Amino acid sequence: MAIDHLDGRIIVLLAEEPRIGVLEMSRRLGVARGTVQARLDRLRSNGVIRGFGPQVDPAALGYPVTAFATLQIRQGQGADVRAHLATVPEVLELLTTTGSGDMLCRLVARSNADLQRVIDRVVGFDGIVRASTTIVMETPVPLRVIPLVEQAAREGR
Amino acid sequence: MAIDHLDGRIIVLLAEEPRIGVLEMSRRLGVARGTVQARLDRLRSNGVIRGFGPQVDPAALGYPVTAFATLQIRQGQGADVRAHLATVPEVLELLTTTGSGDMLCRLVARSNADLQRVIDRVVGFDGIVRASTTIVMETPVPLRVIPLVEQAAREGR
DNA sequence: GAATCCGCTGGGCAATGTGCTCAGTACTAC
DNA sequence: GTAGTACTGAGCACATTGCCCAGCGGATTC
Repeated sequence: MAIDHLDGRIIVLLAEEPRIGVLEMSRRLGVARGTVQARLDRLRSNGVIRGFGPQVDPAALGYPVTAFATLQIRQGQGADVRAHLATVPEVLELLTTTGSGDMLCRLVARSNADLQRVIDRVVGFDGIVRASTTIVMETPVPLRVIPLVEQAAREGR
Repeated sequence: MAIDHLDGRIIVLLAEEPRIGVLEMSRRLGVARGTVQARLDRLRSNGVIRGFGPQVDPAALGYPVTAFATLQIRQGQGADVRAHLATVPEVLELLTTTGSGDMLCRLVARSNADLQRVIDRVVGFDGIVRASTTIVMETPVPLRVIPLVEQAAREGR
């Protein structure tokens, strides 16, 4: 759970050149191949590295519109709402937040017009009392973890 | 930009077993190795697959608290605020949304108490007028794209 | 102080996958 | 009918992987 400096460099290197391979990493980092392998295994079993899945860009898939919907849930209907939203492909993420029965929901759509269809499908469910939506215009900082990893590595020295 | 059924299966397979390799994929999909390779190249150059970076879990890194901050920005200070927030490691994502000068900001922290420090650092900047924060409690649907890919593949047939 | 554990090194091995090339074969478009 | 495109199946040299081992230093324990 504590991150080493070497661990940090491994993660950063892996983020910059995902197809790099253990051998090449060991060369660049100046350590033995087995060391890198062992560190990687540890990071994976620790859960720090969850996986290496492909990062898919919804925009390139034809879903250029992103929005966030704040949902107000009727008491006791939480589980049903979750199950409902899990079946909607355009729901990319669902979070429950502080506040009485609130959820935050990340959506994508093919266009602003299409967003209406998606929202209708999302809120067309009994347990949802109210929904308010904000559309994302720009993404100045796309989802990232590298700076956080570097900080954790620095502190974990 | 249009996704094929085969493309979809490639992405799904890659998401389920990221370390799988082209040869094994071609065997499972029942197509030639060159085909898979060509499809992958196309998906990458199309931008559909952005990369294969490691998926790091902030919680396992020691940052188990996630929060969203809605920031109200003073007119014309947008660029400065972005630059400021980009320097904060705990800022995992920054989005500009509809509404006058609003930004949405995804944060992590070591604890609820630590969140206060992070927020202070985030809002301790001239261009930010107001900030309201909601803490994430649960994640019923973690960030996902597979259902979307499958839908796109179905429609793109 | 001695014994022990642990992580790192550096090496060696067989097996496998990769990048690349090529010729042949559908299928579509013009 | 001809060109262009996509897929197949095969071959090749090369690099990488997964796995093993012996040795070595540092920290911990008794």
